[in-house]
Amino acid sequence: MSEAATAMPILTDSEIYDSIVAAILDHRLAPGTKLGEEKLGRAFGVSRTRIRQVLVRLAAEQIVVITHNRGACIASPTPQEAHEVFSARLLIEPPLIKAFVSAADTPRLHALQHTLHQEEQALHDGDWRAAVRLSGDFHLQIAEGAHNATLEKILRELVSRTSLIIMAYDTPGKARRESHTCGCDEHEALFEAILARNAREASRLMKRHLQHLLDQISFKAREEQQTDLEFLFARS
Amino acid sequence: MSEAATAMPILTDSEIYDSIVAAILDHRLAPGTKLGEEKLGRAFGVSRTRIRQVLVRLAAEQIVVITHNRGACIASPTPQEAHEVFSARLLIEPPLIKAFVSAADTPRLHALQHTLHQEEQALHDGDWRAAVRLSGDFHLQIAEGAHNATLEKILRELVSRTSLIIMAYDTPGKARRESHTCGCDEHEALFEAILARNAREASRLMKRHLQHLLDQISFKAREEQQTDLEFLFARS
DNA sequence: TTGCACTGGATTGCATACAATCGAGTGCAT
DNA sequence: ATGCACTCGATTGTATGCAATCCAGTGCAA
Repeated sequence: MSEAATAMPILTDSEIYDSIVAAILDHRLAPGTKLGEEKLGRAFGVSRTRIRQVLVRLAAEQIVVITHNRGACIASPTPQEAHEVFSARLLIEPPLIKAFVSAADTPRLHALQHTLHQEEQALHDGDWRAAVRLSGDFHLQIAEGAHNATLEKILRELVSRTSLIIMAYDTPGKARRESHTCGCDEHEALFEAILARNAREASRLMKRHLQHLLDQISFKAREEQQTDLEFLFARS
Repeated sequence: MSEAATAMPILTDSEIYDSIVAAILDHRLAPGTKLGEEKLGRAFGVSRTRIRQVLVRLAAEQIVVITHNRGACIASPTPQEAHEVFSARLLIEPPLIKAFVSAADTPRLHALQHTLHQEEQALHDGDWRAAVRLSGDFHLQIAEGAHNATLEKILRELVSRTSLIIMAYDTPGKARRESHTCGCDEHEALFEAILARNAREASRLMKRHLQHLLDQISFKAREEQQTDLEFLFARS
């Protein structure tokens, strides 16, 4: 809360923006969280004016929702939105990985491999937050290597929103170890296909991977709450 | 300049945003145009504070560029960006029109047909601005009918940027009547395919249409200026 | 004429002040 | 006890003011 109020000389708007997005990618900032302007201002050591601009930008990217006279909250994607985000990713990422396969040079491949290893390591260490973040990085690095800044930016937004979706609808507790956090296997398979310069296979695997991610999300999380309410109604 | 300074009681941020975007879609606001805060504030009858928020949003959508201590200008897409925008549209719009073919109900088809007729009429009347705007509307209506708000928003941004690209790189003067403004024929063909519920054909035609749009853009516009400079250098 | 330092006006960056709005909590009436 | 009107603290919306920055135009020197 009073995270960085001291001894941080100057903080650019983008840095504030990045901090907030990073917190979301880390699953440290959950959907629905209130983002009070003054509170954030204190956290970053700047005034409301600048916070507000960052919030407006985040709202434009549908990462937060600003309600008139009621301020900003982290967006809570509806199941409908979740499906939209995934169908957008299904459209965009397979071609992106194809472009990556064609264009990626050796250092980029090494960087990707490094991320993959870090992800495995994080998972092995049980560092769940790092694993989630690195999993997103894996996808973003592929987008970076495709040399299309426009699509890359679009995917950035979609990945952030995916993070919110997972927070909102992940199957709670239970089989977390063998669920999406360990799409690591699939990331590994993707990397193999990339190394082999097999664009078609990489594209196919990407589709499957995203489909699996979507399948692992249970929209019952909210529905359960609804049924709970129904129970209450029935009893009263 | 002093457009609406009087007698406009209250103007919401979205309305200001919409006005500016509309001006771009109309080709009334060219790439590179300076957007002074106070000047805009006077035009809309509000203070810089609110203008600034709108500009931040437009910047997030890459429609304007904000340079530190130098304010906001309408973005001037580079040829690279232009290619990116078109490859993004080529990715997104064919599936979108397929979804439209599956999902569109009668009123929506009528609305689309109405837009098409208006476009033809505007072209016939020589109302060039209306024709350009309606041409964009045609694409956006298809996106609306595909029931994916996320992709629709993405396409909105891409269409705005396409408008800037055309302004920046359109083959000047000359064969304007038979160029993109009269992609009307192609829009008509698209509409036919939609009416026939022929999703595959519609998708194919959409790809061709976008490809034609891209082909009609001449990136020589800027290059000519450069060669002009080279001539000057050679002579001096 | 060309190059460079400087200055004044204009514009932006940012914080703050004030008005408007919300909603949790209180108290009263039923 | 329940419902309802009201008030007050907290938070947001918006305008304004001031400092920082830029840049066009001027003048001076080479």
